Parts: sequence; C-alpha cells; structure tokens
Amino acid sequence: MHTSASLAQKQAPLFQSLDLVCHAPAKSRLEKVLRAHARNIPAGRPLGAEGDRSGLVLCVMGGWLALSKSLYNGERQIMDFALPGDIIHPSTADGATSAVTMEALSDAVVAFFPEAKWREMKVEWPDLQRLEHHILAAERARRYERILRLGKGSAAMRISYSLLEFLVRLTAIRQSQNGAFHIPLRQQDLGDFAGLSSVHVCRTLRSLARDGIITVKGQMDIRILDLPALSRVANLDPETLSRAIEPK
Amino acid sequence: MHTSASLAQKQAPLFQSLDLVCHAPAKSRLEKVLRAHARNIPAGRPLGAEGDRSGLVLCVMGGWLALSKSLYNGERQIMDFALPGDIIHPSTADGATSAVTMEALSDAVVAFFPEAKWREMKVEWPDLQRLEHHILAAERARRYERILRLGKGSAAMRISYSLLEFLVRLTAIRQSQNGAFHIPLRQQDLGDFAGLSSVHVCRTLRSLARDGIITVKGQMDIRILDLPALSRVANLDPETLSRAIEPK
DNA sequence: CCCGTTGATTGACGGCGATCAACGCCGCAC
DNA sequence: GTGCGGCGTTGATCGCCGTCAATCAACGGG
Repeated sequence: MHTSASLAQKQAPLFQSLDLVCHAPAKSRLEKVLRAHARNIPAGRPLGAEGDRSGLVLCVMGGWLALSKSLYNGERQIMDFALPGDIIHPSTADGATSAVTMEALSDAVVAFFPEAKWREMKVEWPDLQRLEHHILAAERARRYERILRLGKGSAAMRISYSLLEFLVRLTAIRQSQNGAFHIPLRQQDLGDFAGLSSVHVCRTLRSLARDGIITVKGQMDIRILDLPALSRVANLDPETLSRAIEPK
Repeated sequence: MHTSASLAQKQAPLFQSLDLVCHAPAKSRLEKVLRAHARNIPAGRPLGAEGDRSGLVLCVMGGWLALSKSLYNGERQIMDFALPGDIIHPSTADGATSAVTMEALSDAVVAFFPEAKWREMKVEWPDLQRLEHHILAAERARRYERILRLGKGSAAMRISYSLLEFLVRLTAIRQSQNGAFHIPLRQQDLGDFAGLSSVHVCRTLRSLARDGIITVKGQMDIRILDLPALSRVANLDPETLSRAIEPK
C-alpha cells in the first residue's frame, strides 16, 4: 500500500525542515524529543472531536490527517489536510477546547505535546519558533486560497485548485515526481474538502480527464498531464502558490 | 458618523486586552510603542494588495479593515474583517509577500511594525507573545467556522453566521449593546464575505427581517431581535462561539 | 464460488442562488 | 432646482450543482 507507515516515516519531513533553521547539535536534540513523543496512528483512527478538551500541539511526521468540522445535520467540511512536517494547533482562543475534529486518513506518525511543554520547547530552541512561524504562515496562505475558491469559484476551479495544492505540498516533501502523486482520499473526502458532493467530484474529475488535463487511477493516483491548463482552470499561478505555501 | 476615528480610537481595545496579560509598568511602555507607530487611515484607503512586498505586522487600534483576495476576473472574496484589537500577519510563508489585499472600511487607526521589530517586541514583552497567541487562535477558530459554512451552508446560514460573528466580536469590544450594532459594510461587502451576490444578500436579510429575527436600518445598523432563532439558522451556539473566538 | 460491502460512475430531475433588468431612493455637485 | 451616480429592492430567468437512484467494479469473508 502507498499509505503504509513505513513510507510515510521514511521521509520524516519535519526533520528535513529543521535542517533549514537549526544548527546540527540543536537539531539532534530536538529530533530526539520529537521522536520520543511520536506515536503510530492507524488509518481511520479519530484523534479527537471538535469541542473536546485538548490543549495539545501536534507535529505530523508521517501520513495524512484531516481536520474537519460538522454541521448539526452531520455534513462534514474538511478545513485542511495535515501532511508530514505540519504543526497543528487545534485549540480555540480559550486554549483548552479543540476547534476541529482530527482523523488519520492514512497510517500516520504524530508527536503530541501539551501546549505548556510546546512553549518551553520554543524557548529552548528559538529555531523551532521560527520554523513554526513559517509553517503557520503557509497554512494561513493556503487557507486564504481555499476560502477564495469556496466563496467565488466553480466546481472545476475548486477541484483544480485542490489538485494543485496537493502537487505543491507533496512535491515539497518528495512524495510527487513528474506531476504524479497519490492521495489517500475517497471522492467523498475530496468533496468535503472542496465543498462539493461526491457525485459532482466524480463528474468534475471525469471532465478534467476527458480534456486531457489529468488522469485518475484507483483510489487515488493522480497524474497531472497539462499543468498550464490546470492552472488556468484553478485561476492560479503554481509558482506563486509554491512561494506562498512553502515554509522554506 | 458611527465610523469616525474618534469613536474607534476611544476604545483602543488592544490596550484593553493588554490589561489581561500585562503588569502595569510593562503595559505602559508597550502602549507607548503602539501609539508611536499608530497612523490614522481614512475610510476607503487601500493598505496594500495581495502580492505586494510587505513583511509587516499590523495592530488594529480602531476601525474596520477588510482582508480580501480576488480572482483574475476581479471577483473579490473577503477573508476576514480586522477589528480593533486584532493583529494581522499579511505575509505568506516566504515572509515578504502579502497574501491579501487590505483596505480600510471605516476611518481606522493602525500600528505598523516590520516583522523583525515585532519579533523583538515579543521577546521584550513575553505577555505580548501570549496575547498574540490568543488572538491568532481566535482568528483561526472563526475562520474554521466560516469555511464550514462556505462549503456546506445555505445563504441564510452564511448571513446568520456572519451576523453572529459580528455580534460576538463587537460585544467583546463594547461596540454592541442589547444585540444592536453598526457594521460599515454595503450589501456587496457582506456578500463578498459570505460568498453571495449582493442581490441575494438583500433577499436573505429581508427574509430574516420578515421573520422577525433581525431589523436592518440604513447602511448598516443591525438589531438582533430573536437570538435563539438566528442561532438555529446559523447552526451555532453563540455561547460556544463566544468562548472559541474571544481572546480572553 | 457467492455474497455483502464500499465506492465510482452515469442519468434524470429539481432547487438554490447568480444574473439581468427595471425602478426607487438618497446624497451630492453644480 | 436638475442631473447623476451609488446603492437597495424586487421580479424574471437560467444554469450549476445537489439529490435520488440504478448499475458496475473491486475486494474480502464465509
């Protein structure tokens, strides 16, 4: 399986990112702390629901998590996918309640820290503070892009944008080559992300494939055949996106 | 005018918030720095467009700002409104480019800091760091609520939610009493925020008014007559929202 | 081997909200 | 005063996308 923990763990992109900001000795100690707090999470496991008491900070070291919220009628909207290297702050402004439901979409490796501990770590390793700043800025930037398309974009634009976001993020952590990548999602999940029904996700993907812009195989191997066309549909320059959401 | 700078400045809610985290001497020095960097911004003045080089941090001390992004065809989506007491990080992950267009919707008072200077300030005043953490958590929480409704909500739900968000935020800074408040927005702006056309904003507001849930006068004085009904339409418990987005 | 389950696919249909258009109101310049 | 531009309001029409339903493919368990 593409989604096995072994593949996900092999990358450990949070450590890659550390290279950019840390001197070797600090990095080594920080790595040790991260590893010590890491746990393996099997695909499908829920990691806490919105409204739960939490007060935790999560570092994703392998696999995909979905952060979502639901309406009273059960309809789910995925806020964001957390990929290897991401830092998640689930807490609301009260500092204790989780704003989102978290769930592992593939086998994942996640480090958990109480917020107080996390603050201490940032004091001890100022580079971690800087890294977090970049990661959160990236998160904000891509959330802005998504809000723009949720509010004003067509179905084709939302799906195309989602694919471009996956491309950029996965390329950065070396999980995409030549415009091809795997996403551990059903069409239902993609719809909950893009604000569409699963039926319409299917139609939209088919339509993009018919136009020779992408291919989709299985569940779900994407290949982008015509990046300029996809970018046109998504109303986005992929270079700009890359600069905006890469915490380099 | 409700939107005059004098009213906005009178509150200085960033200073109110400081009370919660600062001892008196630190607060007084920090206030001085904030005041020294404050500038008056007339309504309608743009403060930089998405893609601009920026590298700034903004503290809103009075008035309303809109943070927006646009598609190539010019359609605008408002990401968030920045109200007194808010801290804005416009930069993308590259640290230099602005992810959003900023514009003053009413006469406003804003303090500008280069990011480096802002980092120094957080080191000098750890309380500022803590305050910022709360403010950003609040921003994240309300953005999640909005994404949920942009993706899955009806027009009525989006408008109702927007009104509830205004109610909670304005109450916190004492700019709302008894469920009544002023918002310096045209229906067009509200539509750009909620992901609706101005025509449909009009219909939806009329419909809420016909049902006796709100009244709307002029441009734009809102009064919420039936908070439980509005909350039902918005699919939201206002108590929960208040806890989630109040950086107390 | 036969089902039961899960998810993708496609067609038919209907509704919500965008769009276009007309009109009224108001403030403002002159 | 008159003209004008911006905004809100309302009606008519249209199209995108949600919903319902049927079918199919893949997979796993007995």
